[in-house]
Amino acid sequence: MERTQIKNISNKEIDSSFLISGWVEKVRDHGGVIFLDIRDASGLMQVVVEPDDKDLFKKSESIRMSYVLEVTGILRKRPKGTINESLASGELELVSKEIDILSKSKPLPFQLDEHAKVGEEVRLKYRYLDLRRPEMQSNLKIRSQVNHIVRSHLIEDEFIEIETPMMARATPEGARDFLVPSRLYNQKFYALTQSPQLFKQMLMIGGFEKYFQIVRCFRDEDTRKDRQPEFTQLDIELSFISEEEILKISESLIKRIFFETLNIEFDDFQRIKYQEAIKDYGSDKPDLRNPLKLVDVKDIFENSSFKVFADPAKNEKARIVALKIEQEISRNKIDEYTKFVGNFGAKGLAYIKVNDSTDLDNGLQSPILKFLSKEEISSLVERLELSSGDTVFFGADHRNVVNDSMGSLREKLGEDLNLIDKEAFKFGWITDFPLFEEDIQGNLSPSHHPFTASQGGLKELKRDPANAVAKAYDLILNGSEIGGGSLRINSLDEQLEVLSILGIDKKEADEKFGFFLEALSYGCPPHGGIAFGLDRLIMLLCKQESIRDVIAFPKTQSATCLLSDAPSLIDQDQLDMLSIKVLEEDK
RNA sequence: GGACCGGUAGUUCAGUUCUGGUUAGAACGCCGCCCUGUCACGGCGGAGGUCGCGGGUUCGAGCCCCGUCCGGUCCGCCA
Repeated sequence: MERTQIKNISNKEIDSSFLISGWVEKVRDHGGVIFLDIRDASGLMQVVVEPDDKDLFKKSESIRMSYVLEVTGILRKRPKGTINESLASGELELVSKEIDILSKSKPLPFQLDEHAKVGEEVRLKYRYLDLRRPEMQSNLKIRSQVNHIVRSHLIEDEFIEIETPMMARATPEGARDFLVPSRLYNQKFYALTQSPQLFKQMLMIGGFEKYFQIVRCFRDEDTRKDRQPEFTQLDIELSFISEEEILKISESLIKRIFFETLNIEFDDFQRIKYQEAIKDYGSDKPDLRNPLKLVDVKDIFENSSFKVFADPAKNEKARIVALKIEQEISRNKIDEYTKFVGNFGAKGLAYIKVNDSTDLDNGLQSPILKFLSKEEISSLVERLELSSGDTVFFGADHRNVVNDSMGSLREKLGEDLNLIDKEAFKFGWITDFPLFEEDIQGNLSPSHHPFTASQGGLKELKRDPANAVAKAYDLILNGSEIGGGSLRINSLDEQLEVLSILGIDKKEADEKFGFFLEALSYGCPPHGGIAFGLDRLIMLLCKQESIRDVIAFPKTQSATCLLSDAPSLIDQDQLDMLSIKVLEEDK
């Protein structure tokens, strides 16, 4: 008899015979009758073992959880009063006639049922067991569905899926590379690609006008809950295209993914210029579900006698913001938040509690009140529209410190005070990024990557690189950056100029990516694209806290695989073949 | 590179500080017996612990101190 998947057993076929196979999820042995819950990839079915067949019954008494069985039996309706409403097959059961034990199982190291909490360490060590849990099955099914939607959507739109090398040459800039030693050329190494950036640009030069790829990327940087050393991008690039068109194409793809997986429809995504995002949220990837906004108050303190505010008020690279909470915050909590902003370089966290907004002389409470003038206080009350019960936090420092610390505090308060609708998906496009980022020392580095075109072109780039605006954009969702892209430089002169601003002269540029610079000089179409972090997107889609829950075999925070114990030591023979000598220990 | 939280039975945890003290507990799981309609079945009984590891303090350490490893969250980093 052929196997039938559990989901395909329907009411219509009562009294006929079926063969099902799967894992024993639960055994309920009542002495005189035994129930076995059998699960396959498609569903769950209750198998009944009745006592009339003595041999079968005896055999069944030895069956334990997680045994793999093949059961032949007659399908019947469950007796009245024994129907399980919470089960798809809850009105049915299979009365066993024959049971084959295909594989026994030791007791599992942890319970798979939804009621048992299990630590991630054990789950990762026995990932193959963890993957049997319905939640993991569902996450990876959705992931497969998303891949499928991406491919159909883009191929219907005449995109071409092209694979690019994973073993490439190391390039300067960007993240640390994972290196692959070359056996044939000792002393030489490949680098695993951090992204197919240059290859996809050369595909445009190669005449493919619409490219995409679902591609693994590698970056040797420390992990986070939404970052691990190998991750998957949906990479897209088009020629003869405008920023507007790329945003439209991306948006329709993302909307289709959410519609076909979760049946949710969205209005057009909100667009926010980078400078606006920083001004309102202190972040270029704000969680738009969070209603809190930063308010600039620098001008109020220009002539202040309070040094902590007065100094930044006079410094053009500094920023002073207020963050108003319409709630009272306890001293304990304020201390916690003070420590929290300290992580981002803030030297303290000034606050004012508004006990009675009608009495500015006695109704406010704060250690900084004695330093503030009446005019300053009433300006604050007016600008922040303070009312009784409010708490206001202040950040005053170099603008980077203020943006990082107060932006993060905004997110944390949103979480702590339950201001965020966990069910909602809030997308946004962040546009008009600066071409370069300036650190506190004033050094420039690419804010996207060094192949990004600027809005002002070569002239403006030469005149004022620090303020050049890029043709670059990010897609954000619920506080995560889930995609980012740009229009690319398609002229050799502009490309060389950007590299030189970054401190890479012509000689080094030729040495490190001369191949690409040469490609630019043989008729390069205007082009641009975007890359989405698929792991992150799917994590959010599946309402998971970590990308590890949407990756079948993820790495830990310290970049190891607990299942296979990678990375591992290598035999001397293998090292010799690669002409590699391993130093005894870290210096 | 740094900060913080955690590591006690197969699993999830309590016990750990203020206050070190005879035999380290619970629940689930596991094993045995009983049970003919359960579905997180039920009842009775039982087994199960290098308290992450190493060192120190002490008459005595799961508990205090130092170091270290592992897991997690974050800062730096991630063009």
